[in-house]
Amino acid sequence: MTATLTHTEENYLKAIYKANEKTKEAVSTNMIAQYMNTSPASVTDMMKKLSTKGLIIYERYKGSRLSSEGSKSATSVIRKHRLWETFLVQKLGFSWEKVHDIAEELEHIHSEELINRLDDYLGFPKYDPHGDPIPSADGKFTLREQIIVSQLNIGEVGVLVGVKNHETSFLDHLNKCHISLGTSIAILDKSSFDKSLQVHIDNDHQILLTHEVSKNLLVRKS
Amino acid sequence: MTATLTHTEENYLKAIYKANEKTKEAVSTNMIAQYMNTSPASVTDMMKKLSTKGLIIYERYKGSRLSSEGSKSATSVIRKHRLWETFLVQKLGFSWEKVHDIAEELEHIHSEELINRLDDYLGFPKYDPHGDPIPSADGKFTLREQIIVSQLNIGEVGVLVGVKNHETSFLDHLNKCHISLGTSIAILDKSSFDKSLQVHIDNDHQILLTHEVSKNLLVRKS
DNA sequence: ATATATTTTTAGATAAGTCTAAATATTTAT
DNA sequence: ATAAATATTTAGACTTATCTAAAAATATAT
Repeated sequence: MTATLTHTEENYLKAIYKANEKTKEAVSTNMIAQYMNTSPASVTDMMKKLSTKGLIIYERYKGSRLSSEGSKSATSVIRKHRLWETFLVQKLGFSWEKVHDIAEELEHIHSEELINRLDDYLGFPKYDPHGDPIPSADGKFTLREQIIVSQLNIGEVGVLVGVKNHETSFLDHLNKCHISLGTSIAILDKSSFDKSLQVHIDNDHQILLTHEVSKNLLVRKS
Repeated sequence: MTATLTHTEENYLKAIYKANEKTKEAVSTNMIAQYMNTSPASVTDMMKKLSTKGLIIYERYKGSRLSSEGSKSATSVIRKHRLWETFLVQKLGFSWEKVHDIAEELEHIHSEELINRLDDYLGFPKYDPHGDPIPSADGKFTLREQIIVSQLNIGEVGVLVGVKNHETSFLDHLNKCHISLGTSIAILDKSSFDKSLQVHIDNDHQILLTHEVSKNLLVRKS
């Protein structure tokens, strides 16, 4: 058991894992196709294969969900991705908007000893450079109290603990606004018209956050 | 140009590079098949492909050699392999006999920025944990005076600077003999019958090195 | 120099992952 | 409840990298 999977198989499992995080239900073929940026027909082919291997539970026209073994594999890939991202930022000095694509490759290096030694080397971090929780060697996530910044009321203050979008363009935008993990965000005003937020950043400067931006910002109330 | 190559293409280029290091001539299809542990027929197919891409010069029945672009790619893969091995040993505490297979995977991660930052992080090492020279970012190797230990005369002393075999079983054997990079080896006697060497290790203990072992030990005369 | 052995290439198949177009199932709307 | 819209699967084809078996070229030995 725990046979070696191809990069593609691992990517499909990861996609199902992430899609299921949102919907909490069996994931549709179309949704997986979107995540994988491929055609629904290709997804169907792969679902049959992963199903035969016992990694997912798949029913024609009903969607797919991870088996416990598939879930273990997906979690392992996510662990590798997040530990490598942490390494790239903390040790090699990359900035957070440049590490995603490199980690997409590194997450498929198979050695468990490697990733466990890396974990140790980094001091067993609980969160990666985007604030996502890093599963431990036994697959456990460390969760925390967090809300989307727009859920704060006027007058309340939050500290940025994570971002829901990892695209370079989004993170570059945050860099321009001097927003990074640990930044404090105080709500000055909320527009009910366009859902934008007028905020005070680090008690230093005022800016407007569009809904497109704010919906991707996770904060801890402070 | 400098299009992204598949793992397999990179491995073929590396095989041709290494085979050519020995023969200095065009490399035969059979020899590449041995290096790649595959069939000559598969090699022929790949030679046509690499030739079309301008990475090798291939003539039917005459063998293959790297073009300057192919040589650049091969050197880049070797650089990655050796830097990752250095990282695994120096930073993650792996011992030298366990790093080869992991580095075989890591060498195919494509980011040049990654490998250059890693190089910097490691302090621009000139040699890897097996004593092989690490090409710099511009492809230059740092060579050094070295001979095979059996070329020393009785009474002479050498310091181990490299090994020509990276197999776990060979390196494990050296570990048992307490031989590692930097170990001093003094020649006490040489058998002309089986080419074995009686040696003194680190002025500490005497052992017999079979030809099978000694032909893989590179030393600097001291 | 000619037969034999060796090396290399060609021919035809297979498996993984992908595609488009067509067929089928399910959902939604009236 | 039936038609229309949407989602999913099937069918058939393509690419990459591999294989075995057979054919062709080259090298070797007497």
